[in-house]
Amino acid sequence: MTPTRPLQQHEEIAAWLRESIGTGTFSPGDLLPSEAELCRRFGSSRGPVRQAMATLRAEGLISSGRGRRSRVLETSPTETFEATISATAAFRRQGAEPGQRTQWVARRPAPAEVAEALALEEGDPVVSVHRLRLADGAPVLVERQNYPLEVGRHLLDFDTDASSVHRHLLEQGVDYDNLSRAFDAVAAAEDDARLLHVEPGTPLLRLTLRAFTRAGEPVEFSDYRYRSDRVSLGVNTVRGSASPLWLEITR
Amino acid sequence: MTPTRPLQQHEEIAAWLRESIGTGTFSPGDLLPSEAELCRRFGSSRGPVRQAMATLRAEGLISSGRGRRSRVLETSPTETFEATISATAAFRRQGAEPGQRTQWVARRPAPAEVAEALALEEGDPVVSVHRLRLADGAPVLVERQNYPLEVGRHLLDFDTDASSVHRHLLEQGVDYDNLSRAFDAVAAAEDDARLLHVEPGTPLLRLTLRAFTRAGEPVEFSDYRYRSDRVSLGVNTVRGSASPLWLEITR
DNA sequence: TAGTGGTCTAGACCACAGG
DNA sequence: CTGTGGTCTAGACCACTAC
Repeated sequence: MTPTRPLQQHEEIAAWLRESIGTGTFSPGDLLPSEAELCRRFGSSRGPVRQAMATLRAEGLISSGRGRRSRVLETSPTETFEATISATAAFRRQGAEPGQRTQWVARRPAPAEVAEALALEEGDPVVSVHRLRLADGAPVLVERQNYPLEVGRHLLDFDTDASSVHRHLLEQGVDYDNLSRAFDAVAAAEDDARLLHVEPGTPLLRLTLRAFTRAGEPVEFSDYRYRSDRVSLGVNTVRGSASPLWLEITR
Repeated sequence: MTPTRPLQQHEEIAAWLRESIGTGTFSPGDLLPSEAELCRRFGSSRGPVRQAMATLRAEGLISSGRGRRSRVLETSPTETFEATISATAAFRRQGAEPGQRTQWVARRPAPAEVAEALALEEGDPVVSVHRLRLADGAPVLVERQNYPLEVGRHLLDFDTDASSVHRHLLEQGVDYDNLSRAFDAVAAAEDDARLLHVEPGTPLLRLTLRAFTRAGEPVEFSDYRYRSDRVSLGVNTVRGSASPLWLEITR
């Protein structure tokens, strides 16, 4: 897999804290060691220690503040950047066996909505993947992913039933840099209902994903529909660390 | 209102950058000034400049990386911590006039689910608020908020039709420190449908909010149901900055 | 190769929480 | 009051990008 680069000091400290929280050395409600003590323990200056704490704060794992020790919060463990893109990775982290049944993979002319999201002309070629995703054999979500040809061509001779699409694309050097996700609710259509084993009309949680390169070029536009009785999706926010959440009124 | 404390240097830099991005001095796709130049411009060392950049990265506004200048992303503007709790504040930021029609405010014995979420015994007293929220006069969401008595008592003689509940609670010194939000989809029940002017059974986006103090005590457990044709909710994520997103498989 | 952001050090002062 | 985390300085070296 990816050749593991030696961890930076702040990453090492963050990993140690995460690990200690995960294994219960520090439980929700507990106070963490002071920064000074972490400095001693890792033989570092305050910089890396503070960077590690900032990371955990942004992940929603701890809360800090002037004059008080940092405290471990009671939260669902958050995902890495990679795992938030890849259902495969997220399922694995949850201890569930990911599965998939590809409905189709196609190179096709972009429908209007897809073209707009990918900054293409309507009818320009895109690669689309339509899959049912399972966790431990149970249907969880329906994926509809769309890629510009330049990106999606890596998928045309790829076995989408065998392995993670996102991992494959990352390995091919596709530059996933930033994502925007929008949530809404839709009624299950006939085909989704059949795949997910629910009644047509059942409310599904929909997540619309847009992914971009560092240069701002679109690399993916996808639609995920979850059975919300099978999976929970959420966000943690801690006062003082920036929130990536947005709300927009549709007019 | 809140007496405005003079901004810290890194806050001032962040504010300037946000402002410059907002007004189009730097547009999506543009490169920001280098850190060195920002240091000169603000007469500061790299610390505050880097902290400001980290903030904007966490908000999903910019993307940075070794060897390259930071670039402005094309994203929806994210909310402050306060605005993410308060629909009133979020609507105002969107330029919409917030409105509300209180259905009822009550001190009542906690139902089982509420008791569990607030770490109380079933039947312990809680204060509940049930409101329809409007943006520019149009129904957008139905709120069901529940507070432990110690917190909710501030609401019993408060006009929930006139002003923001969250602002009032913050002014009363309630310690909102960290939040966990979960998304799912539900069918509109009779009463919600009537309030929101939709057909019963229409899929609604539900957001379940849990808020805690610094000490980890629950201060709020609420249920928000959105007409997802009237409002979009979402999250931005940038590679390299920690993600507060989580996914959990329900067994 | 020059310029950039990522990492780290070793100090300092301050605001605040808690005894 | 002591100890804590928040802020800031003034350096340094490195990895990477773009040229």
